[in-house]
Amino acid sequence: MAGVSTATVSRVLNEPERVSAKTRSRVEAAVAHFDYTPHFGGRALASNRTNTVGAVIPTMENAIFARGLQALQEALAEDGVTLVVATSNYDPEREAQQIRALLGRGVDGLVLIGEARDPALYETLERRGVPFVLVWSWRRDCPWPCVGFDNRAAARAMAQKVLDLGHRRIAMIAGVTHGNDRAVARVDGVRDALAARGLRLDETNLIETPYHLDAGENAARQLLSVTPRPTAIVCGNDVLAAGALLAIRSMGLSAPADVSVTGFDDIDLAYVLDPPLTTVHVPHRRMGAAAARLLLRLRAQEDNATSVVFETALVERGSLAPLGK
Amino acid sequence: MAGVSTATVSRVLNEPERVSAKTRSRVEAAVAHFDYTPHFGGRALASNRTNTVGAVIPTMENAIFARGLQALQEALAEDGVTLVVATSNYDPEREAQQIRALLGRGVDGLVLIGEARDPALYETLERRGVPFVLVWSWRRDCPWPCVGFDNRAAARAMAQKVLDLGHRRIAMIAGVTHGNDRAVARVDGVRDALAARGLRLDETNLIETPYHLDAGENAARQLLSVTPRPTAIVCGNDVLAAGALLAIRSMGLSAPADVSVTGFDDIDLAYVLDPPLTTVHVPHRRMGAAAARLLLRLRAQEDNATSVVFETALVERGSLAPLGK
DNA sequence: TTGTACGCGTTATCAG
DNA sequence: CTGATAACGCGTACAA
Repeated sequence: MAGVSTATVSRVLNEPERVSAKTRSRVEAAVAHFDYTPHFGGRALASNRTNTVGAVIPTMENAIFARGLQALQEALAEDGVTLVVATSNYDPEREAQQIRALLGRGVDGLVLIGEARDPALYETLERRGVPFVLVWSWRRDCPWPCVGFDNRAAARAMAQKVLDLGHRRIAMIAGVTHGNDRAVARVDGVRDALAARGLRLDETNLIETPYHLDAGENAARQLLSVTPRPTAIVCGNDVLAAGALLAIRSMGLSAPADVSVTGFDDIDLAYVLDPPLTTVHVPHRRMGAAAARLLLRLRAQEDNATSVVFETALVERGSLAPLGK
Repeated sequence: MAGVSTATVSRVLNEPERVSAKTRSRVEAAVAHFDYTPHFGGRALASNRTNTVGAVIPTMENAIFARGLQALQEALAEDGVTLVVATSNYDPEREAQQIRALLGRGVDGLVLIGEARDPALYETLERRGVPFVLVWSWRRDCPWPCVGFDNRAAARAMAQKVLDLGHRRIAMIAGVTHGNDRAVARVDGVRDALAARGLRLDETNLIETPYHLDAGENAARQLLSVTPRPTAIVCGNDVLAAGALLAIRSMGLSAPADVSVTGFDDIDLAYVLDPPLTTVHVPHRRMGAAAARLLLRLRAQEDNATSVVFETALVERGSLAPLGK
């Protein structure tokens, strides 16, 4: 309708500077008039690129992933890349399925949470030449590009802080460790700190449970029902800690007077709780944005594409107090 | 490699029952061996379907959308449909862009939040024949298929409750109403209830602000700095209410003794606050699942595809108390 | 600067 | 039940 060939239309859409201003405006007018949108499938078929990257996260119901995704998506959008999100519900099997589904959709990049997964999956990714970035985890010598932080060190620092305040009967509510290297690292970090003082985390003072409010509440109730009860509960994330505070309140106890509580993540929730939560601040948004940049670099085969490690910070609020205060 | 034509491979993948067991297993073996995945673009081009539906939400950082999406995605996945999510950041202009982007990707269905948008957009959708469902809003006579609840009636009921408890100096912290029919309806509902008692919401006791914790905190501080100060603050959602509680605490006041606060949505946050939030319970997950079912029906051209309205419930907790208690 | 012509991987039609 | 073949809409050498 603009009196030009399809090739010219294609150029107007993809490399407008290579078309004369006159023809370009004619084409643009026609595009606007007919409300034309290029066909994604045709485009993908011809160019073998989709301008799409996929992300597989455990669940959107956890604020940390929601925030990270939001930042990831915003950063990708700046380069005209669309994000497709899938969820695994913390199930490694399901995660593998979702990764395959995204590959089938021709994503030209993947963002995955953590490092723990079947080696065969990594092989598939490399064989297909699909660039990917691991987020949320970081350790020295990780063989894949990752954007994260040292979960173990952060948890260790938190436990050390608790110990420094005089606590000795310390319990932990951890996330489910199966297939979740962050949850494992956080338990290990706490163990490190305790071991340095000759203490350990045994069956009675470590509970592993899904990252849900009521799960945290139940776990805390169980931990606090032994005698003598722990004086501090270290939690695998803020949601579990919020649950622990609920349990403490409902048992007629008080935090931090009777029991101190610590969290991990520093989501908004931590700040509005009463007492506000002492927790580990994690820069979720910045990680999401950094993951986007790294992935775009990998995709463009740039050689300055390298892993990024973020620092975490211990945020001291009211839920953790010296023993016997 | 299986010694068959591409047509047969296609059949094995899409209508396995139309292929003899023998050939089928040969093909399946080859598929497994080469870890073959059909090319999404080619498929979309040839079949003109993508088995993809798109959703445009304001932001993933609000737990209500995250929960709704999660449920939507799970329900769609049961029918082999993938969900692609885009965010508008509460900007109508950006929402329109995102909708066009999703149409360009050939989504064969759309889930949109609320009803307020440019009529031209609705025309585009109808012209293209892309089925869509509006979620989160519902009103009698809505011309489009929707899955939601009556925001206005729910807000009215909440305000009535506040009035019934003796409050007369009532303020409201609302979400930004521009392009957000839910925010508008909630303000209208509160106005309805006040008007029925001869009261009104004027400039000094209504603040419109983004749905963020600190925005709610600032708004509450402002509302509470007039004399005489309001005895109750009705909030447009739970996040704003949490912010209001922070302000109250930081001003040396106490809720609900000095000021009552109410929320809207009933996210987990509402339950862990101290005092726990009196709020409007909204079945976000069920709405998401219902939206998925309705959209799948529309897509299949089933004629029993009709709007769904959900009931909300007033959840009484500690943040709202009788005046002068 | 613009047009021609081919091929991308799949599905659908038709014939065998 | 299976194979040959023609679209599907676009990007991109190459030619003009």
